[in-house]
Amino acid sequence: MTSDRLQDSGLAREIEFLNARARSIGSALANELLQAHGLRVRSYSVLALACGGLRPTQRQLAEFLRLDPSQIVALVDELEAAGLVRREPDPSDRRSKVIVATESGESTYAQARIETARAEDAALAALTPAERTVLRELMTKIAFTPLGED
Amino acid sequence: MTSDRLQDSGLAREIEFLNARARSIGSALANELLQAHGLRVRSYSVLALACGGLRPTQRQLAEFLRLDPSQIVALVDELEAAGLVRREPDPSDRRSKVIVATESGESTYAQARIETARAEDAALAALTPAERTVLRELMTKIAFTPLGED
DNA sequence: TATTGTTATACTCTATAACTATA
DNA sequence: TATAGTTATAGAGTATAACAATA
Repeated sequence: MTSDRLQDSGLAREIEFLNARARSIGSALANELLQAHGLRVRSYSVLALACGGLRPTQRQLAEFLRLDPSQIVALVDELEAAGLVRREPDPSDRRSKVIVATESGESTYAQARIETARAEDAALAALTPAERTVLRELMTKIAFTPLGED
Repeated sequence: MTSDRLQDSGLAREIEFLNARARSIGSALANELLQAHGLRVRSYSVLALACGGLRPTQRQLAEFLRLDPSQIVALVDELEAAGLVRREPDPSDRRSKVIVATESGESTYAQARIETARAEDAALAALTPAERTVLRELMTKIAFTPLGED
């Protein structure tokens, strides 16, 4: 790579930069592999949480995915139009709607999951299995770090 | 957090998701702190590479930051209009332009660097110094993993 | 009063293609 | 023929505010 020498910059030691670059690589690949199933990274994430009986409300999806509630509306609309999820009334709060995967949604998710596993494997090719485990643990900690007002 | 139970989902174990969430937290904070200097994460990154005598071409910036060359044009335009960088002719190739920070740019970068260090410290609050070192090493590996055609 | 989902709007970021000047 | 920078355009992602129904 002709830009290799830029790794001598201070920027190359900033986590924020490394994270942005890793995510650019990872999401480009994941989006490419997911498009065979009519999904992108964000819609896949919503679908994944709608599967397995978790029954999240839209508000919980927004918080967990760090997306604005209005974005969840659009993503659920899209998945619902494709017949992959349903909005169900929340018995405990009539304001809320619970998002549930249809049979087709569960099946699509199962297939798409294979693609994201492939993408992850490619993105982490430079790491040993032990290193991958460590990375996952550290990333989990920072992904769920409360930031003062969070 | 009312969505905590969604950590039981398979999604919560996917690196791509953890990365997206960590980056959302990190870049929101970094953008907030950088705005006092008239910068955002992307313009800061270009400025950082223009500092310290690295003399990157626009093409090298594009490759290193994984941005399209046309995006570099806009970012350099913006930094140039603010008097923070200059385009200089590349003696070895008249097609290329070398991006160099002005004195004002070096000074702005030095101040902005303090903010990104604060943002990083907040984002990594849950990790020990040793864990931060490990994370940086692992992230460096995956951020510079060649992906087949890359 | 506060919260859930919704609509609307604007802005930032990303992706592509085509053009020019140089190599 | 290929590459560096540029322009243009469209689409995806992000951020904010306001509203109706419900708590």
